[in-house]
This record gives sequence, C-alpha cells and structure tokens, in this order.
Amino acid sequence: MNPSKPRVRFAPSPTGYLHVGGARTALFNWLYARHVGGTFVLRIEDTDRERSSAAMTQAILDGMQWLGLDWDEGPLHQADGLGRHRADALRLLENGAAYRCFCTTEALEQRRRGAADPVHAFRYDRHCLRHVDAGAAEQRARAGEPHTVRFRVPEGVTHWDDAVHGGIEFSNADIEDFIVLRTDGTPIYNLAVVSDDIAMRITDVIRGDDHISNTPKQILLYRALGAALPRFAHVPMILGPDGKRLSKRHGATAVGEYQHQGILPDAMVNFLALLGWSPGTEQEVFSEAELVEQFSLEGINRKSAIFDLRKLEWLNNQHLNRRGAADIEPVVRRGLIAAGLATAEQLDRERAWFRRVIDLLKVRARNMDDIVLQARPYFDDEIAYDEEAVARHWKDAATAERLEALRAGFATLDTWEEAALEEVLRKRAEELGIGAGKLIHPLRVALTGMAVSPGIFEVAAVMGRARVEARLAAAVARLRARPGPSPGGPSALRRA
RNA sequence: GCCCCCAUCGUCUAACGGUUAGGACGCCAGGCUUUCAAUCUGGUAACCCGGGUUCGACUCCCGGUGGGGGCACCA
Repeated sequence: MNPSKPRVRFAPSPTGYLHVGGARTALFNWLYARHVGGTFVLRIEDTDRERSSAAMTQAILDGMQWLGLDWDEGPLHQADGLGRHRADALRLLENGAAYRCFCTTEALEQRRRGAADPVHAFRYDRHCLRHVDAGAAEQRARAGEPHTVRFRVPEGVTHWDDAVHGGIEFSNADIEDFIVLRTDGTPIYNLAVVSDDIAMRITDVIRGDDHISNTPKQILLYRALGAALPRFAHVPMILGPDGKRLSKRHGATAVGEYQHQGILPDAMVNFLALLGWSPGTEQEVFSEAELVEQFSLEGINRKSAIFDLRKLEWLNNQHLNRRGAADIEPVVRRGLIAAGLATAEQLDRERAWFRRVIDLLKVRARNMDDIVLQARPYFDDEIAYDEEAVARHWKDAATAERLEALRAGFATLDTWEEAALEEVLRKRAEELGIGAGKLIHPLRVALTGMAVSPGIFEVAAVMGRARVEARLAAAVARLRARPGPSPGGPSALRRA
C-alpha cells in the first residue's frame, strides 16, 4: 500500500517457548513498527518439521499476546513458502549464482576428516563446481540423481551498515559455498529467510546478534536474486548472571514462567526494553505507550546484557503500584487459586472485598510469592505463627490479658472500620498504662501470625469482625495454655 | 582452527575531545511510621591493559587481554 512505511517482522522457530531473548527481539520490532507507524509481521519459521510443533507455535503466540505485542500480518508459516523457495533456488541455478552438488554426506565426511577441526575447519572444496559442468549436472539431475544446490559465493568482501553496529564487513573467502536446497528439495534457513523477507517486502531486519555471521550470506542471496537490501539492525544478546548464554540453569527463561511468577506484562516489557536500549534520559519506569513514543534504533546498545531479576522485580513493584486493584486482579486471582487459598467462585462473590485486599498487598509485593504469603491470613482459616514473631512480641506475661482486653474493646464497636479500631486500641493502651505498641505488635501477631504486615488497623478492618475475633480468641487461648515465661528472664522461646 | 561482534560502578546504563564521570537496581546509614513495604535524604562503587593522535582523551586509531557469537543437507 504505502511503500514508504517500514515493514518489520519477528520470525521465531517453534522449537521451544518464547524465551526472554526472543521476546525482546519481538519487542524491539514491535516498538519500532509502532513508533514509525509501520507494519509488524509475524512469521513462524517451521521449515524444520522435526523440531517444530503446533503446541510451541501456540505457546509463542500466547507469550506475545501476554506481552501485548500484537502483529498486523500473520502468523505466516515459512513452510507455506516452499514452492517460492524452490523457485528462487532455481533462479539462482539459472543465472549461475548456484550449482548442483552431487557430493554425498559420506564423501564430505571423509574430506572433513583431514581438516584441523573436523567439524568446523572444513570449507566445501567446490568439487562439483570444478568437475561437473552445467550441462552434465542438468542431465544427472533429470535422471534423478540425488543432489543439493549450493550457492556459489563470489570473490570480494561483503559490507553493510548495521543500524546498531555501524559498518561490518566479511571477506567472502571465509564463506563456503553453502547449501540452499537439501537433497529432498527443501530450503535451508538462509534461503528461506531471504526469499520470505523479499516476498514480504521487509524493509528492516531487527534480530539477535547471533545472526551477524548469517548476514553476509543473506546479502549475497539478495543480490543474486536481484532484490534490494533491507536495513539490518543486530541487537545484543541477553546473558545469564555468569555472563554465559542465558539458559535453563540460570532459572526461568521462558516469558510464561514470569507470567506465573506474578510479573506484570508491563513490567516485563519495561525491563526488556531497558535491557539493551536506552532512551538517553534518566527515566526508568515506562508505560508501553511511552516506550512506543520514545523508542528508536539509535538508542540500542552494542553490548550484550545480563538478565537481572532484582531489577525486574523492582520494576514489577513499581508497575503494581501504578495499577489499580481492578487491573491486577486477574494476576492475583490466578496466584491465589493456584496456591489453594481461594476458589474462583469465592473471589467473584467477594470481588469488592478482594480488591481491598489487593490494595493492601501490592505495595510490598514484588512477585507472586510475596502476594500469596501476605494474602494467606485473609483467606486461610488456619493461622501459622512465625516463631520469631511470637518470641518477640508475645514475650510479655501480660500479653494474653491485654489481647483479651482488646477483644472486649472491639466487641463494643458498632461499626467495623479503621479509625474506630484505632481509637479503641489507643484508649485501651492508655487505660492499661502502656504504649500503643504494646498492643499493636501482639495484635499483629495474633491476626497475621507475622511480625510484619500492612498497617494493623487496615488489616483488622479488611479482615473483618468475625475473623478478627476468632483470631484474638485463638491467640488468648494459646497464650494461656503455654507454660508461663520466667518473669524478667529471656524468653525460653527465643533462640540463642 | 578460522571469521565476526563487544568492553564505563557487582548489574542495567548516560557521556558523542575539556564533567567533581551522571542516573537506576542492589547494598549500607538515616528520616517518616505501630512493624515491614512504599517514600525521602545521604553514602558505597566504574572508564580492561599498553601504545599512539591531540594543547587535552572514557570518547579517535593500532595492538594486546578478556567476554560473547558464528563456522551443518539446524533455525
């Protein structure tokens, strides 16, 4: 339609889940397309049918949808372009840019063995280019003799101006006459990619650094096919904390795992964008809209980056608190159900209350574990007391009596809300001649079992009258049942 | 073995020949607070090494070193 509008693509192979490196490549393509008002094409590179699967394709689409990376065209399947790939190979054959090779795998293996590094140092020796003339090759091919098609790499150097690296060049002498069509007539990656990118009129190829060494081969193919070159932008890789390529042993690598860990898509996108790209300003927290607005290829860094979970979680907390409870409800909901703390029906029924709980928890949460841990006292009928919290805040012999006084005080309340609860507690403290803290901390342990929680009056208000009374009664009972602490001495419960 | 890319605090990064080398995460200390978190204030910490070019190099050039990637009838 509009030839001046950039067209970019994300082209994952469906051999695994969408991992963070792939997600970032997709993100950069998407950000660029949205920034310039271009078109974002999604293409599934499924020419390796052995390793590809429909399930993995779906997993990748799910990952992109979760991140909010919507595509304008596709998903197209590379395998559907088989006819065109073959036709392009044929054109190469016709214009002399490629030739048929009858060398068998075994024969190549044998020649390879002579090389310094048997697996990598061998470069195809052009046996069939030198010994089989075009006419004879056509005849043997027509007779059905198995063969591959090899690209004839020309002399000289191949150079391009990379949008992130600047000028890069390779000596063609270092590139062997690579195969473009297998014995079975299917295309090899480099041909399929170039053929597809030409057909889809891709103007900017934004992909991982690991493709730099494929680029000269692809440029040679573009030229041999008489097509205009796209602009190339090679973005740096993402490494694990040890500086090695990110892999499973570093922890979660698939974006879906972060989804289940309670990371918000906004936070993931924000984090990934900042890994290898900088706006040039000091802004750290971005919405997707802000990223789209500020993104540019020029801001992409050349250095590979290390995945830092801490910063991701910090960003998650930032985004958690920029969102209203209604926004993050689905995420928390899934976590609570998965943890067995609540049922979908219950959360639906008590939605307004559920949102109050979320508002209480999100401030001090960075991931799903934090949320679930904090949510437990509001959902679970059982209460687990943290030993250290008990030792620290229930050590006073008068604790039981004080909590009982508090329970009685709360019982007089007509309305169950924060300010009233606070008033009662402070009044009781005064009557007992103690600081409010002497009631607040024991109360916190009684209600949550923990030494830390949100403001205790909010907690009590949200928790509700029935549960607070039950918890106080349970605490008093427990305290009265235990052997009395030696007065004045260090608590027997306290650890040395 | 050959080819290519890269190099600023522990980590993510800013700097585009002249700055007390800035910000963020983390960490430490303090303020606020009923605890924790959030937040605020302060602190800790970096130009890989060696040569050039230049009046002057984090910045430009060359060489090392280190890290990463690639070199298949995988993608």
